Amino acid sequence: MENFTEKDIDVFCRASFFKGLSREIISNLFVAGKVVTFPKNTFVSSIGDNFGTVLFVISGLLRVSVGSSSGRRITFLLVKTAEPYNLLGPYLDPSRFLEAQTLENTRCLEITSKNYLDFVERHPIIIHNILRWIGMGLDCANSRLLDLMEKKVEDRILRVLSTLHNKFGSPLLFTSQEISEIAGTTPESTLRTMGLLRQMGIISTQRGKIWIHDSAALKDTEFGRLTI
Amino acid sequence: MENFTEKDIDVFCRASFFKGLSREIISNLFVAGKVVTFPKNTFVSSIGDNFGTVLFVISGLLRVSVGSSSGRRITFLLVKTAEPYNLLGPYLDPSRFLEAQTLENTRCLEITSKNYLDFVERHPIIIHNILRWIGMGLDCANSRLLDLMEKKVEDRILRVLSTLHNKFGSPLLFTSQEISEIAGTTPESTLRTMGLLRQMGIISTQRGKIWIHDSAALKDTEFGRLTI
DNA sequence: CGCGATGTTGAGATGCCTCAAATTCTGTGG
DNA sequence: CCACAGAATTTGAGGCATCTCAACATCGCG
Repeated sequence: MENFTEKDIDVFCRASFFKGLSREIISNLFVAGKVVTFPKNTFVSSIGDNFGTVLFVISGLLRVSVGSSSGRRITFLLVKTAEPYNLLGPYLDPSRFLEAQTLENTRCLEITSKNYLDFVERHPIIIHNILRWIGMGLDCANSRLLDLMEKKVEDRILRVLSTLHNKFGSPLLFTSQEISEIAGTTPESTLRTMGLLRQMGIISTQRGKIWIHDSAALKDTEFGRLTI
Repeated sequence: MENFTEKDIDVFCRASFFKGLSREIISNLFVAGKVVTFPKNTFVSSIGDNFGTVLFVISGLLRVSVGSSSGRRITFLLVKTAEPYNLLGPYLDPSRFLEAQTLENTRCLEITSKNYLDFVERHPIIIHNILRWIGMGLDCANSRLLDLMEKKVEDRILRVLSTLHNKFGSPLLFTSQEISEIAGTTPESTLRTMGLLRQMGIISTQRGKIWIHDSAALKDTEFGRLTI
């Protein structure tokens, strides 16, 4: 069985999700769960497997998506260090339709449904963090709806690049495939747009890598914040 | 100042949102708030007004939407009797971008941010209801993203009609304008599709009214549940 | 009765997907 | 170290779904 270090706790303490929580509470969270490592490209949960466990990524990256009947995949969420996955799972009918896959080797803190419910009961302060997080997720989903309904592909790709830049810095380690699954378009359209941006000197690219030079040029014009 | 009746409480007791809560708790909720009536077409909250109040619709109907710069409007949510609006508002940075408007004369139970937070603290059991509701909202938003990304307009309109039928029965009292603002399309496309459905005998229409005869024909094929 | 909102239908414009072919990169195994 | 397979990128051309615009019919309300 793997173990966690004080350093892992430090990282969580500084993270946005855990804002306002004491170090003691966060330690207790680690105690309530166990650390698991998934190799790259593992499916952490699949559709219909009644996944009720809550995960916190310690290192690595998790992609939450859904594969549709037409063979297309849509990415809802990218979960990075110190971010939670399936926060609401233990409270919901577990027949949800998302799947989660690791994009790198990923260490997670895994907490069973029961332990999670107990933990929340014993530390109700964390409810504020949960509700804040979910609220942001909801706003993000609504923003994406707005974008899909009324923005053109180029604008959406711009937004996605800007958002990913905020979250992951530069360079971005994503292929056009992955960008397009977030923006809701095809790899071809993504590459065409990125070609233009390259000509304008706003970004430069290499296979699987995107450097953003002029992040201001990607800035969103409309209200509504994406999180991804 | 308006008042509530035992009958109002009864209605809430039977509603989906309040499942598992005792009559006493629901009574307390009424005591913590006050009853307000808004005339038809009133803006209950507008963009940028830092609306932190929580509402429960007692009778009438609320439309939660956002108007974009291009003059188009997109409907996120329809709130009917015994459903909540702005459940997360008191927990979030209040600069959200939604607006809520009454579609009929609407009586609401209005609870200030402070009273709401107190109430949740004193009756933590309601947290389960809140999380369940928000979770469904999140799943619904994700389903709509999926639909927008890969379904054609006709399918989306079908889905919207089916969903509205589940929620409001028949006939539906909506114009093509309102349907299109939910489905993410134009009134023209909506009317063309409804014209086809009419020819097939699945629905019949009158100005502002839609009767659904064959609800099975509208049934969704894919996973993922809409709520609206 | 007339005005504004809604419904109806058509034709044209267009953004984007789809398909296809060629090129470049990366990692793997001989 | 090289050859090769597979994946990612690049670019072009064609087609299609849907929006847009426009004209007209209809309904309901004051």
